[in-house]
Amino acid sequence: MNTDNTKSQMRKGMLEYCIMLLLRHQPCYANDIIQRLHEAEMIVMEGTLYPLLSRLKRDGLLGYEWRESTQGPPRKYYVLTDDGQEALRQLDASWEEILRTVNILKLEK
Amino acid sequence: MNTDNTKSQMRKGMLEYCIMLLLRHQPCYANDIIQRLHEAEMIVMEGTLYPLLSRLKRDGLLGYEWRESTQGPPRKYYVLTDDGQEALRQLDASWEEILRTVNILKLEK
DNA sequence: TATGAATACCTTGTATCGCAAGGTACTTTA
DNA sequence: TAAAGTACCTTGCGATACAAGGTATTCATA
Repeated sequence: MNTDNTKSQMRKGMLEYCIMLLLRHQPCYANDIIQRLHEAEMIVMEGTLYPLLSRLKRDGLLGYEWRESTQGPPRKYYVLTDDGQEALRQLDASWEEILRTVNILKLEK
Repeated sequence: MNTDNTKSQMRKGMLEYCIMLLLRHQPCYANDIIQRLHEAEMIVMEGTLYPLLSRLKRDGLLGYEWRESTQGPPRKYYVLTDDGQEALRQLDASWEEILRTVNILKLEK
């Protein structure tokens, strides 16, 4: 069995939730997100993150602003929009539902 | 935003885990699984379940045996193999990891 | 006996997503 | 001025959930 693949599949969709949780309180640019997720024990690849951010932007859940860096090129800082806040609430509900399901199944028999 | 799609995405991979949890203690056939998952507040489509069961069988994580039904055609009862038990332990670990990540992110700031 | 409904299994086609690999552009440093 | 570092993005691939549609067996009933 390919455990890595299963873990990868398990995280599908979860990533979106985790990133929006991250952006709840402060704007971040890509490397911030990668690092903070890493600290939370979740590995994200650039090739995963950038398309995801673009999609959330396109869907109106995220906005961004350019900020100069003290070192290197400018950075895109993403923020949650109002629609994003609302979507996050729905994701919270979905997460609770999954949590409930797994707990029910784990406790059975 | 398409909430249904997000929920669907969130469940990718989770389904595999949930089904193996279900089969831990007793053999089930497809409709059993659909019904028991429904009771645990998770909806699964036939078109999702059958290919998934076939794949887990092909990977050696599940086995099955035919059993007569008192009513209707015979049923394929799936069971966890030893490899399946081992894989389930790894999935438990992956699940704990995701749980930890989400909790960390939810508690931040 | 024949036929229709119910049950159970499976396949195909589509959309979406994570990921590896590769690419572009700007900034700093040697 | 060239090389290294930083930041952003795209392409191609494999995997998966789902809707829709299909096959086969059993049972009830006309």
